[in-house]
Amino acid sequence: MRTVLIIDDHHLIRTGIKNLLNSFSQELTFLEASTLSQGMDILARESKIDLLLMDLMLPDADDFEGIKSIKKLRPEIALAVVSAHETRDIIRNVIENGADGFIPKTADAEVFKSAVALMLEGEVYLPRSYYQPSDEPEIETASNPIDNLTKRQLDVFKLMCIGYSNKEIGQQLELSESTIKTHISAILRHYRTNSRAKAIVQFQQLHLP
Amino acid sequence: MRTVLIIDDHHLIRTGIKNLLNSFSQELTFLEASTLSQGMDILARESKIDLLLMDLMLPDADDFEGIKSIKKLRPEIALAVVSAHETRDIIRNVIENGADGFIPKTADAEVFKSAVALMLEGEVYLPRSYYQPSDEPEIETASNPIDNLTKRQLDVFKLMCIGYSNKEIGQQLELSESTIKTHISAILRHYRTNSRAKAIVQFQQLHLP
DNA sequence: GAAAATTATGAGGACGGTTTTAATCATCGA
DNA sequence: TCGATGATTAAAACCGTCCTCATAATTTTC
Repeated sequence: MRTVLIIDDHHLIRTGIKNLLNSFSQELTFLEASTLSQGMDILARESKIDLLLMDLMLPDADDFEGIKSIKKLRPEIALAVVSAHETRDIIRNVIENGADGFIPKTADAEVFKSAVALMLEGEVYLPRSYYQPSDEPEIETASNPIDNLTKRQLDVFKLMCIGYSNKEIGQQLELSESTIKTHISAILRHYRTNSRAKAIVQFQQLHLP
Repeated sequence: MRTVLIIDDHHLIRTGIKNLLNSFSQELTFLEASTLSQGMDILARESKIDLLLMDLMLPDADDFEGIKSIKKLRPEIALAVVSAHETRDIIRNVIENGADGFIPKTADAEVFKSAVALMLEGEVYLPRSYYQPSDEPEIETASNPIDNLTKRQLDVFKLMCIGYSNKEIGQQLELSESTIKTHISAILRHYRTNSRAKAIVQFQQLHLP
């Protein structure tokens, strides 16, 4: 008997996953949480958990930080993110933060079952779209999301991405507006754009840590 | 025997809904579509459909326009939107565009079942949150999302929200940059802010039509 | 110790946002 | 049908913010 913990704030998703997996194996029991903190409580309390399926964008979570803190608490549990957002950057971040798999919510039943079966065996599952980038074969190599940004640039970037002006960012970080401009220029150059609006839109769905 | 058509691009949601409703009544059969156009095909073909449950933000749909066109084709079918976004403004828009109900994806099983039962009887269901605005009793009245924007303002707003500059919006819509500025000013005034970055961030998660 | 990161400034141009004014068009109620 | 009302388009003037670039001092990191 294996135990699966599902962390998702949507009741429908939780029951959807349960029913789907029940139809594939009677050997599963389920625990459910609708927030990260509920999930952490369960993880601290329940010793026997074999697989954790979690959403990104939980109401109380810092997404990638959530993955990190779970893996810190219980590194032995296989952790898969089940998410509606399946860009390569998000998937890469999910994995780099310690997850063992990524299942798109759009995955059909058979794929979903196989992926879960794999992960229960300690394997890793990533969707085809991660290995086969849609159109061009790797033009990027530099225009990545969070990585390659320095610590300070990330600080600035996060505040920019929640709509702060340069002045506001400067006040928040106790730096001069000039310094913020320097950082913003570096960030935009890094992402190969020259408008903060485009940068925000490009990376807003990542819900940065 | 009643027939329910489910339009949602997430397999998990579709099976979640089916299993949930099956546990409440054996008298239901289901049809499924993952896009609006698939759904429209089924609606044109199948005469006996009693209830339609649809997501907002379908890959090929203009959200509220989708509701309208369905109701135009088959006004007699009860239509409920099942969505993760449950602000009062969205719910109001859903209803004003012809839907008969709105079920939050976060609704728990009992609520979901009762809501569907109600709607199968020709009634209307709206979540409590629509009647009981969370905190303050109507401070707003003006800072709404999509509504109250004129058609043209919406055109401009959408392009702004995907990162376009004023110049680019003007080229896209074949209008002068001056005109775009006029519209942008009106939009920002409407949302009580004075920076496009803040407007983008505030409303990016709505996935506008 | 060299290389990279962080902080900062100033100049200059591009862009964004407000306000005012105004012409045209559609719609709706009286 | 007329007149009011609001939507749409546009321009100009004005100022603030954004963004780049060059430069440079200081600190961190390896």
